[in-house]
Amino acid sequence: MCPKIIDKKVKKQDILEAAINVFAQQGIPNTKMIDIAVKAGIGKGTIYEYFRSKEELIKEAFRSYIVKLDKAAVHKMEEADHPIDKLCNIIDGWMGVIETSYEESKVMIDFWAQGLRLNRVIEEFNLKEIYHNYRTLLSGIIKQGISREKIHPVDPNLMASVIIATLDGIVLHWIIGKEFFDLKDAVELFKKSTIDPLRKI
Amino acid sequence: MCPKIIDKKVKKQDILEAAINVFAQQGIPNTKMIDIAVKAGIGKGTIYEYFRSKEELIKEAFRSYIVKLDKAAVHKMEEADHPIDKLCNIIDGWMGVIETSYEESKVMIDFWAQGLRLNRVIEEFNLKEIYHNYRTLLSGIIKQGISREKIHPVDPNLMASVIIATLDGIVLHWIIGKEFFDLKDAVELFKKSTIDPLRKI
Amino acid sequence: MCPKIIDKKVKKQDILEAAINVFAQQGIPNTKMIDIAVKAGIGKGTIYEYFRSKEELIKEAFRSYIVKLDKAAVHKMEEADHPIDKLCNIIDGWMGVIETSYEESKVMIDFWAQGLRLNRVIEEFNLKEIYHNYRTLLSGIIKQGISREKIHPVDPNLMASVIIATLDGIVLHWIIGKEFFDLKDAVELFKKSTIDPLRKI
Amino acid sequence: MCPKIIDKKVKKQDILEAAINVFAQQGIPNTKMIDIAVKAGIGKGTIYEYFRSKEELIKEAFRSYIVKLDKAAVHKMEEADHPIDKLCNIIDGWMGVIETSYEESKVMIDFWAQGLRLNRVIEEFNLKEIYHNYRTLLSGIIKQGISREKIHPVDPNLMASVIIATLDGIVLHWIIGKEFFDLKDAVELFKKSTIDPLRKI
DNA sequence: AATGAATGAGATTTCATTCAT
DNA sequence: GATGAATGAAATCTCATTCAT
Repeated sequence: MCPKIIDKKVKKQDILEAAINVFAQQGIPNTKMIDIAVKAGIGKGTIYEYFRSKEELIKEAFRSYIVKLDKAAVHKMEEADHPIDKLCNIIDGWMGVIETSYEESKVMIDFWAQGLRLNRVIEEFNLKEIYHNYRTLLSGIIKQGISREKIHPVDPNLMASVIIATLDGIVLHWIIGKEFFDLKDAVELFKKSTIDPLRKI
Repeated sequence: MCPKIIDKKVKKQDILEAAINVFAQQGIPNTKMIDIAVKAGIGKGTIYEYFRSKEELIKEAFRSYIVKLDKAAVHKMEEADHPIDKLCNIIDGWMGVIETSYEESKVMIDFWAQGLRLNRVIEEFNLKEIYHNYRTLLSGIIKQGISREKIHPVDPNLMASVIIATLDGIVLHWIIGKEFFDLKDAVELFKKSTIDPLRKI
Repeated sequence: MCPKIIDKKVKKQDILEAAINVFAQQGIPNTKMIDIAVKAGIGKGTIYEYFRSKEELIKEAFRSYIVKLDKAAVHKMEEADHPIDKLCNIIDGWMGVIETSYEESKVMIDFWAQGLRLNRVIEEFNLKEIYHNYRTLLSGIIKQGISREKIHPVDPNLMASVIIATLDGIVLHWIIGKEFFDLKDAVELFKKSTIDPLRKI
Repeated sequence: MCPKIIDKKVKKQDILEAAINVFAQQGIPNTKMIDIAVKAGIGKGTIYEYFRSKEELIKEAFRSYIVKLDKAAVHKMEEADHPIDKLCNIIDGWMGVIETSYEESKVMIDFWAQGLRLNRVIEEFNLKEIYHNYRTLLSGIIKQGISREKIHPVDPNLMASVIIATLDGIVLHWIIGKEFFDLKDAVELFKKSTIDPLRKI
């Protein structure tokens, strides 16, 4: 139909993936536009045909990465019935993505650092919003589980916050030193200690 | 006796504190030497009387911050007897520092991002080492607790890792959005779900 | 075929010539990168597309200048048969370059001063080596002349050293004050007193 | 009588000698005021009690060095009767100073480079003038020798110029690489080829 | 008189961005 | 549409000089 448009989209995605890759490897502030161009196998100027600026590129890279995580999580979630299983599936979805792409996952820390300073100004790169959506997703499941008597009463918002925090904490420390503990073991320990006990029936 | 030496140390610490402050506010990569100088109320050249380079300053700021956290944690730890109480006291020590300095705590995320890229080369700014020391501290307490039958058998290293990860995760998300949950509540929830059940007697 | 490569080479040479020019006029240590850029009619950032650093530029300027002198000398030398004539031709070749570019020749003094401190570390800017090559060239001609009985026996190395030294001395003082003596007259006096008497047949 | 004044003079000379030393070792442009202070064993600020600025210090160091050379030369000159011997004595005087202080002699090259750019503006550091004085000294001796029929007729000014040029050339190349020839041998070769033949009776 | 901590003008260098080809 | 040469704003860092002690 419109091959040009498809081409453009593909190439844009290629650049984004190259960018995420280099961001993860070198850190966002250390990454020069030329590095991304080289990684993507294109000319330096070409990036600007697809992104207005480095900041724009960072924001889109972030979005692209989040979307990827989302897909994995949401996909898994659907398969479960009991809210606890839903939670576990979401967790497994997220962690699955992280586990299969250690190097790439490093970019999360840069996104956190970047996002912290951009919150106020920019909507497209809003850590708060994104994590609040996750929180809402989880607390919704928990809330429903409580009202359906499948989960022991807890503060759904707090529990959701702790789940997200713990997972990101585990990711952070696994990235800092993957040789010190096994990602899956840590997640299982967390699930056993914090998620499973919530189960009522 | 040697007023000059004391003066120099004090001024160096002043600069470090100004730096940490600005780093936390603006992010390390966005922070210019002149910003630190202005914050410290000195000329930009003066910084170089105390630190060889920006990188050196960052590393020392990191160290200085870690030492601060350490002091708070170790101080609290001593007061307890039962290993579970020791763990809780360490946790409370860390979280106490974080809670009383929200703005400053933001710098942690920059340190994580920075540290990730510097690990290989530099020893003074070694996230891996620092966290491994924490891990060893906690797992030592746990191990001892198990052998003294005060703690249920668990993998001490994994448990230590999860504790550290969870705390940092909570800190991370509290920094991203402190309005969404209460730091203390989250920590208490974590202690209740994960630490307390370890207690044997 | 490859117009870009040729362009780059030409532009690099342009920058080098601008640099030598400004170095000669102002002295190397007084020359700022911006001065060279202005002289070359480009932006200061552009220099760094062609040279990694100021030091690199200095070294290449030095080399470029030496090559120029070499060409002139070697060219002339070939034309002679008797070793004394060869020596005289080399001398005339060198002095010809110097004489036709008084202003530019000033750069030699800066190169001497620079080269003195860089010898130890760097090979590309090795005064010792360059002058030793000249010495070898001249002493070779003298040695051959002696063995072929065309030149009276002298220490070839010492004679070569004195020739080079005298020429550079004359250049030095002509640069310091060209109004005090005529370059050619001085060179002729030197040839008559020192070179000519070497001739056997 | 006035110990303070004497003290001041001595200390000033100490600083000058330290400066010449460091200038020779590192090159004038690479020498920081602090280097000189350290070498002289005094505080950085103290230099400014004796010299208005770095430039002033350079100029006085130059003068101090020249005076030293002068003394040695003039002293020797007096001892001779025949103008050729006078010339030789002056030459020996100069070269004697050079030979006994290889490291320090390097500073000459820096003085040449510096002097070249300062000629126009400043009188205290006037290479042209200084060397013209030398030229006048030598050409005066030669002129007198010619009129007294002790020296073959030559252009006194040109001969004086060539003598000075050759000596400085030999010094230059001996400094660049003292291992390649013997200073005295070179000077003797020069005297034999150029000075001695001037002798009439 | 002597000092060295403080300073900021000024130098080098980097790199996101532009734009002619 | 793609490119990379050119650019200059802006950053880091140096160091001669000042001045309070």
